Amino acid sequence: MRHMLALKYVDAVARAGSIRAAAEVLAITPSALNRRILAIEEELDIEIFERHALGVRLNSAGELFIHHIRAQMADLERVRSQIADLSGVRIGHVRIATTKEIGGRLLPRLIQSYRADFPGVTFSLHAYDRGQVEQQLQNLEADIVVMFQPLRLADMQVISHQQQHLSVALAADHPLAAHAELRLVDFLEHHPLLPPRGEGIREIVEAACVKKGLNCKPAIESDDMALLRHLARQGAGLALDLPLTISASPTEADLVYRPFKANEIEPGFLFVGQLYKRTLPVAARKFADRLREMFELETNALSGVAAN
Amino acid sequence: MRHMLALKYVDAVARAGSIRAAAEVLAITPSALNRRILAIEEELDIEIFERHALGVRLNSAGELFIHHIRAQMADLERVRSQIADLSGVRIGHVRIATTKEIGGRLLPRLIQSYRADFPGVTFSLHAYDRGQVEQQLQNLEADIVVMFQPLRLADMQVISHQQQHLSVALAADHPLAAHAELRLVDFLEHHPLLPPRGEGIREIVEAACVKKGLNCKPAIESDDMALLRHLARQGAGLALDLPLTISASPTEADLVYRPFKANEIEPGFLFVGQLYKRTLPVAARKFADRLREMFELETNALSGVAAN
DNA sequence: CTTGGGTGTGTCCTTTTTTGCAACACATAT
DNA sequence: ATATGTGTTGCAAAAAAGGACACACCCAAG
Repeated sequence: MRHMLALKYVDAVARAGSIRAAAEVLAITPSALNRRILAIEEELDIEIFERHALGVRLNSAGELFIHHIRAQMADLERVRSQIADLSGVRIGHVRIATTKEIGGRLLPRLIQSYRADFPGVTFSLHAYDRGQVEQQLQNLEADIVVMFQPLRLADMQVISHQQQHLSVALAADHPLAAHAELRLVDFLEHHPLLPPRGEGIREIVEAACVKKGLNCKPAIESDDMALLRHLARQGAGLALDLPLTISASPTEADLVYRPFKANEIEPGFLFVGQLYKRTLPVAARKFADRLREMFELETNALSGVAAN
Repeated sequence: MRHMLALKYVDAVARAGSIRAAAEVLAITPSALNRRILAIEEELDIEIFERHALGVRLNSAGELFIHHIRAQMADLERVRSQIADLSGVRIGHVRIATTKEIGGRLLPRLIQSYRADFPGVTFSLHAYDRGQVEQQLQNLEADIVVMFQPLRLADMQVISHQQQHLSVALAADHPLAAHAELRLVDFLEHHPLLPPRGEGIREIVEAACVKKGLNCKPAIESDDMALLRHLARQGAGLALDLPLTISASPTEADLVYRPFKANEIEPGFLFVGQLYKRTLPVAARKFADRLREMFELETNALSGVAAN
């Protein structure tokens, strides 16, 4: 991409926060970079950066402009993938941002299945906290987000959504495993293993506790869901997770899932989305289609069970 | 715009149909232009043009790419206008494409009123035939279209639409002016003045004639609606036009409008639209808002009349 | 079939633009 | 005050783009 190289420079400076730092990243001298920034500003007759003693910060005009730049770059990728697709080969890169509850289980299988059909498509998969996930989408650094308990849904377009009732994950030989469903008080009194405040699962539990006047004090708190599940498997306590149908893994036969008693805890909201009005690259779009199909299938299966 | 100059070159070549012709337009030598085109193709690793003995034609990949380029350019204009708008001054350029029935009467007043509020906004206003209007929109060479009897509505997003019953325009002292409404046969037998086939008004009349088994032979045929109205004013025959409420002009007191008898002729479809999913520059968007408001006002007024 | 005018493209050389290096002016934090 | 960071600016070198011309090619008319 030799053209719109100027735009890349602006983007790099905006990210780095200073011209010198960006120059290092771009492997050119600060003076050259500075002159290009000045040239662009003069050319557009618009000031983009606020010069500060400790670097540069985007102007309000610059905010609009950088958004345009990133949209342009993402759109070029989309065009490239479309062109590749019309020659028969599906190629491209799908960037997925998720919250921590999602990552390890649902997506890998789906990605593997997709890559079996289209080996030319590569994936990047990153977990952030809820606010950052939405920001990734808006900065066009992610094509698709899969998140639990979205915060604002601003500028997001829903691909698929589903209510999710939290289940308790506990060791198969745990005394409480004998019960078909658990009460919230039992969960809280048997060493609850919870993610930190701010994460979707934790907030749902907190809300339920407030509603019932209970005190939520996790025995172990970690932002690593896999770690919490592992502890649960060892009998260290009770973890929480999205329902079995979504996140079951054959390697965890010693871990069982039990629902809460009805209405004791509010269901959560599992959300798959993209940026509003954005046209995704073909690979991302097709993958999003599969994701949606999978959720629809599961929803139908669940409603079928409910009907019985 | 020094950056994305390469893209402008590609666009110019695509328009001109040959590198040499485009080079002339761009005021550079063909060899230089050729090298840039080759460089871009190599850089993208995509062939964009089919080399032909009598010039170049866009590849199917090139079709996608040129679309991307034009979208980029239009989007940059949008960003510029947004930035100008946040500094308080509304500035920009609104490009309107219409069919010939529209041009001379409805829009000038609205544009004048808009420019009275925002003198920094300039307008360009061009009339095409129906197919070309839609193409102007798709090529991003027009921001807003106002057209009568749209053909395909492909990739178009409706801003406003309205049914329009055709009226006969005739001299105030014409014998038929005594009638409150006219019959189709009377119209056809008193020197009909019509636009050529392919235009919306003509096609409506033709359809009505086929339905009634009548023969439509215009006394005078012209693609200049103002000319036809002028002839009608002189008593040369009967012209057709959109209803009085839309196109009346105080300078034409000697021209009166009479509707057809009910159900003798199908109503037409007046359409105001933009490109699907496109975000317009602020000036264009605000003008489109006014256009829509004006139509809504008129629709309400008409329904009020009908209710009486 | 030949010819003429059109095309895209390669090569040499000139001109313009961009870059790297070093120095400067300035603001902030220690 | 000093030290360290910032953006910015000459000046010379390097790189890229442009112009002029020639070549090979194809198509249509003569």
